[in-house]
Amino acid sequence: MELKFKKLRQTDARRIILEEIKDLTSHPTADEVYEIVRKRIPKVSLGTIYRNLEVLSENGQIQKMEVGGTQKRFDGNTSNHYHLRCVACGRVIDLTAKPLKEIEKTVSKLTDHEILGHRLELIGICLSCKAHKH
Amino acid sequence: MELKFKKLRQTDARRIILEEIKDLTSHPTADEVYEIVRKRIPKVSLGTIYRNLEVLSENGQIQKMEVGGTQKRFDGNTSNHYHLRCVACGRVIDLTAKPLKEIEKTVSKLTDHEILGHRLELIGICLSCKAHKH
DNA sequence: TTATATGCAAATTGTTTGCCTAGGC
DNA sequence: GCCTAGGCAAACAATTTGCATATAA
Repeated sequence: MELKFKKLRQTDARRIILEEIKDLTSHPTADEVYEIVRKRIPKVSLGTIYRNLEVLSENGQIQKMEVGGTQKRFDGNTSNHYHLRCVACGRVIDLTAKPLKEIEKTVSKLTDHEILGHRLELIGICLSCKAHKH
Repeated sequence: MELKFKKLRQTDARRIILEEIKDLTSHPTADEVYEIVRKRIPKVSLGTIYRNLEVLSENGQIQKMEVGGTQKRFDGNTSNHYHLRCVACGRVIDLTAKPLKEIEKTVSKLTDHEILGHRLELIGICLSCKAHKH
């Protein structure tokens, strides 16, 4: 949507926030990122976390997830993929399936709205919760 | 998920909140519902709106939408359907397409997670924004 | 050297809760 | 009459912002 990318300064906080999110397969909330980054920069502030999450996602280096719940989540995996939300443990797990472009074409043809993308979230019970029989 | 439905008392506030949401094709936030209901019950409180939106969606009479953004949205249409989120005007528009059950079956087969449902949101530019050339 | 980034705290925003009274059944 | 529901205000939680200082370029 946004074609102009701001030239960002390379700061410790910014670099470490990005590194940590890229390392994670979970989809951390801002305060989870805060706790993790705090181990490396003890006096980092929560405001810095929020500002950088915003800026990094504007620049396409991470993805801001459009999910329900009270907190926003961030995803270091910027490639297109789908999510499974587990109703038992609440985790959000990446699904490697390729996005289905045909969905967009079909809807576009049927409705005449201009379709730019889509978001698919599966709801269910993840493997490990199935195993532990909650 | 929840099999037990509470027996709800029929009160003015509850009845009017439900009526108004059912009448709307938009997907109002709690404070939009508040403003609308206030026209008919001037001294209704925001707390009552929130409590009823919660209770009504638990009872399946409305749907709490799991969307991004800072505010929750509610939908009077409880049948399964998809949404188009317009990037130009921000509105969320119902799409009448039937949910694609095959997606769930396929993912379930491929990953072994237990799939209970899915949520599909299309992102694009709605007809009227296309027409008005923002 | 200068504009961007940070720390810190206060402000905002959206939502929930406690408590006491009103009213449906 | 009992127990759920409502009004109101205070509490909470997540996020944003203002401002003075620090720092990357």
